[in-house]
Amino acid sequence: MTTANGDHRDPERSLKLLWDDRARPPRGRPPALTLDAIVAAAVATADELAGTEGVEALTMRAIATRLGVGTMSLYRYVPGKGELLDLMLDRVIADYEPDHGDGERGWREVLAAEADRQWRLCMDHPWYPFVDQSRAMLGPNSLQGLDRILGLLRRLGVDDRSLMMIVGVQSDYVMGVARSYLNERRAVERTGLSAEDFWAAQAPTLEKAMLSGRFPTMAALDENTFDWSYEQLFEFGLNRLHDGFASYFEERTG
Amino acid sequence: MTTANGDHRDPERSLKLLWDDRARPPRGRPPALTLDAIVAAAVATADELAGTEGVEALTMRAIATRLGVGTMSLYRYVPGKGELLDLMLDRVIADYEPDHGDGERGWREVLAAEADRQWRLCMDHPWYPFVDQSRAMLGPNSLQGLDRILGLLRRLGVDDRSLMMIVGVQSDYVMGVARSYLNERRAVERTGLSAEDFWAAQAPTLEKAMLSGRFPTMAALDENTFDWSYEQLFEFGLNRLHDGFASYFEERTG
DNA sequence: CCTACTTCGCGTATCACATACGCTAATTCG
DNA sequence: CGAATTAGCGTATGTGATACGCGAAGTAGG
Repeated sequence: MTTANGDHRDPERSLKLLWDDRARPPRGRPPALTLDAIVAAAVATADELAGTEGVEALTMRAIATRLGVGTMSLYRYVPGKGELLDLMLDRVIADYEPDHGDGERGWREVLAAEADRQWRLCMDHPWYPFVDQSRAMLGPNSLQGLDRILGLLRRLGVDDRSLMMIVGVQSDYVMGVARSYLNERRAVERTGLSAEDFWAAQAPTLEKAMLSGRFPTMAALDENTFDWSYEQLFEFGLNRLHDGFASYFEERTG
Repeated sequence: MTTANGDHRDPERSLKLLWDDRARPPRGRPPALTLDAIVAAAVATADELAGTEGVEALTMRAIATRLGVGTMSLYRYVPGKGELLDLMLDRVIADYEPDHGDGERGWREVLAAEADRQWRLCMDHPWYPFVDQSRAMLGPNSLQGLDRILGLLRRLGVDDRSLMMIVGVQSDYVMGVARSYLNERRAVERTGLSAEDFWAAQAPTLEKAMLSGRFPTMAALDENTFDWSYEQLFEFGLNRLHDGFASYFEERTG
């Protein structure tokens, strides 16, 4: 059925691969690969390709080639590309345990560490925030991380539901900015034009637009209105968000 | 070169299509279609398919079929799928002018109206937040919206750069939550399992995990920890963010 | 009205992918 | 060693995007 880009993932099968300890049967030809090796190769391949081409550049063939095996051999270990993506998600999280220190830190540091962890994850694995995570968050590694953060935040005395929403909100924020950034970076690679070059190339079109009088505010903006990096944007927004959490906590705990 | 999923978009050509008023040459066979009709058909098709299948279900063939023409006819009007996606982005924005009222509203209402606009856009066009917008924000319609918001916020007396970052942060936040939500909705459609069904199906695996002692906090969470909808999450996070903006404005303007 | 010219519609071909099927190879057990 | 079992993977199928080029449908001029 072709199933395309890894959509149509079967949660059941993914789960089984994620949690089950697979023992190899005593009979028959021994496997030349392991699931872990395949996942590792997939991650490595995606890391290389996604920065320039996007996730859709990750093909089963590319993974197989990297491993020196035939494409179809992969299907002995993984039901399909979608499940492989699920495995990649959980795998990659394991490498980024946040530095929550000795447990003495305040909520702000805990959340900042978590945000930083996710941000670095996205930067190092530029395909990560583009993969559907809707039902992939159940691997042992992701559960571990969630468990830790909630444990640390719970001391605040705020209800669990609020805490969970806070973690969710922050996560979606981080991924949102990361995606914008990565899209931008990718566009630079692809077109060979830096952001500056790009705007310069648009200059004629934009000049005309500005002179048209249809965009009075845009035409009057400060010189430095666009002088920021995505890292700065990320930090800025994260601080605002945390300030907002602070107000919320104050209200709730006095 | 196959170029796949609409990546590799050529900014030059997209721009030209976005801004240029195309006049039809006096000679030769008259076109049976218009660019606008194609974009409209593409949007309609995507709207139908993306809720269930995702953006990648939008194929040139599907668009052509809807229009009753051959697939290759589309390429007389559009250089490629990528450029068509750019056109779709700008097109769809035009329908969602935010209700900024009479210009008497405060910044909070202005930003909330903008967030609401983006949110509805994503809900109505479930492919929207999944399309790379890195360099597509230059259509006349998007420029218009940005111009308006900045115009309204500018009265705060905060520097333009901060305003731009605030708009950017909020936008990435909205898109981040929208994506999570849409991924979740899609997973429900695809698997036929509601979120509840899904977790129920995981119950055995999760039980075991919880009993393992590796996830002490998760095991002790309140019953209602997950009792929220994405709409609620969206509002919640937006309010926190705005509270954070408020602190920032206070600091800056006294 | 006919002809040369221009632009359009789109069939056909090519190439990339995911993946089903089934054959052959490699091992272990008896 | 032969039967049983499992792995590796070539080949075929179906779907996408899109290059190429031909024949059709109009127009300007005579």
